[in-house]
Amino acid sequence: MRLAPDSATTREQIIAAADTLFYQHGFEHASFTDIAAAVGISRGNFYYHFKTKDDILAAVIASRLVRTQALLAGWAADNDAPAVRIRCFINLLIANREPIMRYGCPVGTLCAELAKLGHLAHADASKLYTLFRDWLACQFHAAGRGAEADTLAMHLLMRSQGVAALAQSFHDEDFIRREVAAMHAWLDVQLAMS
Amino acid sequence: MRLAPDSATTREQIIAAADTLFYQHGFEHASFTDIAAAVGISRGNFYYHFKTKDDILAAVIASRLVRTQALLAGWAADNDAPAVRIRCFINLLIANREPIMRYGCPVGTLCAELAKLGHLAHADASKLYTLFRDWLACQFHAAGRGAEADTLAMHLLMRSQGVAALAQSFHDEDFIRREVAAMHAWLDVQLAMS
DNA sequence: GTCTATATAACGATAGAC
DNA sequence: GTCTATCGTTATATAGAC
Repeated sequence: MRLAPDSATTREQIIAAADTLFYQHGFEHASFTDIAAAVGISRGNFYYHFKTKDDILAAVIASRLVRTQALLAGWAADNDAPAVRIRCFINLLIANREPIMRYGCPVGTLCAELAKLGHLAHADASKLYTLFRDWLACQFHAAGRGAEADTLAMHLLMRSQGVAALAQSFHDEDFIRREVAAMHAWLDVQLAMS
Repeated sequence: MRLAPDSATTREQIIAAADTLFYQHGFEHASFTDIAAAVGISRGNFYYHFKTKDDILAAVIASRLVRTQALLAGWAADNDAPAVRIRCFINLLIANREPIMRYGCPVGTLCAELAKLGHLAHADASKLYTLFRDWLACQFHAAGRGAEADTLAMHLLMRSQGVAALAQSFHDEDFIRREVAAMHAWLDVQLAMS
């Protein structure tokens, strides 16, 4: 397989299109026809790259895991202070407010759907949660809250999920900004305890 | 249509079965075959009671709206103090922890799925959220927090959604109990402000 | 690697006998 | 009001030409 310098491979294009459609319309509702049409290839060609729908799902989750790790590593590389790094996570709700109000949290909605389907890939999708959880706990630990690091990480993750869920149904940007401000204020209190 | 005293009508049985299956497996994944099998009738008979799948969905949402209103009215009838009423809502996460850890919040997961499908019934499903929101705001108002009643109601609703989302993926009952305790502590602070 | 054509199964929905 | 039988569509998945 050759790598074109300025264009993604067909396989990469399929993963990118499937990622978007799984997010916007859900895993089960997004069909091969939709994905093939988005890429601009035929359904037949599709099966040359992925044998089953579960194979595409696995590739999409793997891709998201890599991108999430890069996102978290970037935040850590750009900011030395744990407090600032944690605020990067909180502000993600503001930066992604438009897609969140339309489609919810990419991690939360995928995990919820796969859990209901009883899909085996739910375990892998949950690792997306774990990446954020462990990264946040690591920052709380560095901020001097080692004893409650995981509890604080889960609390922050919980609030981000709750905000995304209600923002999707109520389509309320002011609500997002209000809760983000409350999360920053909560963080102020927690960091003052160390 | 006659009403049997000790048994539900076929229509009511269909709504009950569809309600359960929509919750456990999702609206799209739950098929007519599944619902008919759960009730113990043929698919053909099914269409005598509901012409389309959207009709069943509308009936399920209407049924949930009625039951939710009854639940909230019961909490208000059994407890005079707004603080105690609000704690009934918080404790719902404990009472329903088993299905929540398996299938998530019935309101949140349905709204999220219908929003992704671009389904018109999403507006009706969101009314389930609004019932809790308005009822909670009413209690905060009675507790002397009229100015921020809706903001406090949305905050509590947000936390319940976040807890349900993470509880579903991590299957962690201790996490639920910890966050419920934190919600009660938060309520203590809020009510002390009035 | 990409295409067209097709197999097979499940879905939502209908018609008509009883 | 319930059943069997069936239609039309869409879905995943395969076979084989180019």
